[in-house]
Amino acid sequence: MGNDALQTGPLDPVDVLAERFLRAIRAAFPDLGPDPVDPAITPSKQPKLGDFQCNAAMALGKRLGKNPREVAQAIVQHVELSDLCEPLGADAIAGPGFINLRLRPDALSSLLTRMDAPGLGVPAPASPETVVVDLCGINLAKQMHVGHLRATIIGDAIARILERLGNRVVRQNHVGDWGLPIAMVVQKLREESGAGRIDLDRLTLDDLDRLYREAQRDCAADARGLACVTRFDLGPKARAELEEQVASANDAMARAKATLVALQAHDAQTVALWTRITDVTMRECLLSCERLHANVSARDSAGESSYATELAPLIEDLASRGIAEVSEGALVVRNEGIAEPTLVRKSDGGFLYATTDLAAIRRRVQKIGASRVIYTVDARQALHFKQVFASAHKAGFTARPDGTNARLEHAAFGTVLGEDGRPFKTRSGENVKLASLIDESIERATARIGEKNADLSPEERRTIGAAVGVAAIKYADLSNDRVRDYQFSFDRMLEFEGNTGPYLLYAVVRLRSIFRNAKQRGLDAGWQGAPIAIDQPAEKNLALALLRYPGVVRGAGDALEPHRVCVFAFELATAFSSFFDACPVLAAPDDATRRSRLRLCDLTLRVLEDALHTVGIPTIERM
RNA sequence: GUGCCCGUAGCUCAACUGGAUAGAGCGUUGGCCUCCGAAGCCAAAGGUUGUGGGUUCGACUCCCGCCGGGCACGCCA
Repeated sequence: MGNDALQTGPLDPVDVLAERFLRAIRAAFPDLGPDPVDPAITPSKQPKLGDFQCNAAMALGKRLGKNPREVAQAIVQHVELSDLCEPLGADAIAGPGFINLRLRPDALSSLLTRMDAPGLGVPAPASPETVVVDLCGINLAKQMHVGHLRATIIGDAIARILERLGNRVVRQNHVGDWGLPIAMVVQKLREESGAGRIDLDRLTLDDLDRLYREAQRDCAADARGLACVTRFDLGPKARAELEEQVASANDAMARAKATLVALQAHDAQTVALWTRITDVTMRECLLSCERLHANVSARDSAGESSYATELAPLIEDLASRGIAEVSEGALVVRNEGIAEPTLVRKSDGGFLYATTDLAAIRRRVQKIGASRVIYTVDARQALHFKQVFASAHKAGFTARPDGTNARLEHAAFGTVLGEDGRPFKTRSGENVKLASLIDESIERATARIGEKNADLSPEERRTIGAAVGVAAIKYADLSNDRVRDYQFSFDRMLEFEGNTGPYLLYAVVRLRSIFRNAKQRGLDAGWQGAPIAIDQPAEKNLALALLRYPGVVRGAGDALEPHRVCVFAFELATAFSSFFDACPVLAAPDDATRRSRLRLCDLTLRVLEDALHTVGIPTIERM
């Protein structure tokens, strides 16, 4: 047989073939020198042509000044594939020099057998990295909305993928819990509770959300309006009204600023209010994270307040080292190639968003030890991060003990659009609360579950509905390319047909059902460790799909693209469905085939669940 | 004004980082349940990848110019 070579080394056929072809190319063209050679192995798009192909001959032909078909011929003569591929026939070399390859069933079987291990073929990294993922982005006194949905679940999926690849991942929820806007709410809450209009003990996030907006409004002075009234002489009444408004706003702003000072000075009563706001906000927001099965908890939170005392010394340091300079009264960092300077201190001495982000980078690289920091934040902040990253680098905050620099990456995501193609809002034009979004999806899913399966108890229906509703939202979001805007549609994502979260859960449920039935009929013994036979076309398709898994996770981690794992899960589920239709498992023609297929089903179930769990979608037993 | 992102089947989206005849799902049309969950499977129809150039053996992918849509651009976060 000669499959010994497949017992060790890489498991992904692309990697195995790459090794073989690299060796062959070196042997066929010894004078290539030390320059890197790309064996260019890819899965074939068209099954008619083969399972995999080698595209190296074209590039090599050019590099060597030779006819690429002759190059392909030379490669084929040197490559050792007898244990792996069907013999290369006369038609193996096609077109300009493609080499088409078809895996042998016993090779597939060997690779699958090795994949059938706890790690499912995903290799441990040579050197695990410490990666910080900045995700979620909760703001005090504000409800989470659709924007947070993406920041939370994409960030969590990226974190899970990197964890799955064996890295140490530290999640950081950069909570907006500091600064003037927060002081405005604290002051507003002080006034409202003082007047007996709010009961601090029964405070909810909805209350705070309302106070936040009221405080914003109270402090917004329309000085320009007043100037207009004066200029166009619109009469004493309009003038008096506006003057009063401006005076009241100025007054509210002054009180808020005083509160900010009190907060920064650790005034006990002010801090108590702030703590109350923090507790209420975090409790409700972290509950939403939990409902979304996003792995974000209190210990991942690193609020802006935690950097407060670092900012002044940090800015002094930047100024004294000449990294930052004064411009129009403010302090800025200028970076080559970026026209807009990064403001790090306002002319009134206050600090900004970018200041805190610089402190965060310094802590993440130097204290937490990150070699990679990933920001799952809205694409609209691209310029901000470009500026902050460049400034952090210039300031030396990305320097690691080993002399390298930490990589800073903005994993930008697009906007959630409604079915009208415009940003997703309620009918009245407000942001959609994340909590109500989850509620509605679960409600709809629960109703559908009841229609589809009347046998379920009310309790089962609730738990299944919750799982399906959340899977629908998450899969709809995560299966799209991160940077693009995408259209949110309950109807589409909860459709139980086609490329949806529910479909994938259904595939899991059917697989589980096979094993329940096997047990019932006394057929569930003897398949563990049984030889895997790849015979039928549907079995081969399933095998090829399974073997792609390690490469998919790796690629998703490199590109920070969870949708690759989603697309894979869908393709695996589809391959399984076809197999399920074409190849009887429990009613297989003989014992050996049944055992082989049971083992294949078991592997499929584990890989499918692993893929879904890797993007943060929990699976269920039945539905 | 400057810069960034996006234009792929009627609709919603992929395309493994430059590979062969651009793939799925929904919808449309036609098949498949006395058989492991039909929430499924099989098949058909549907395309000048916004547009015009360029780079090369080869372009949805890279470069340049237009058209159309979105976003961001010093004292908010």
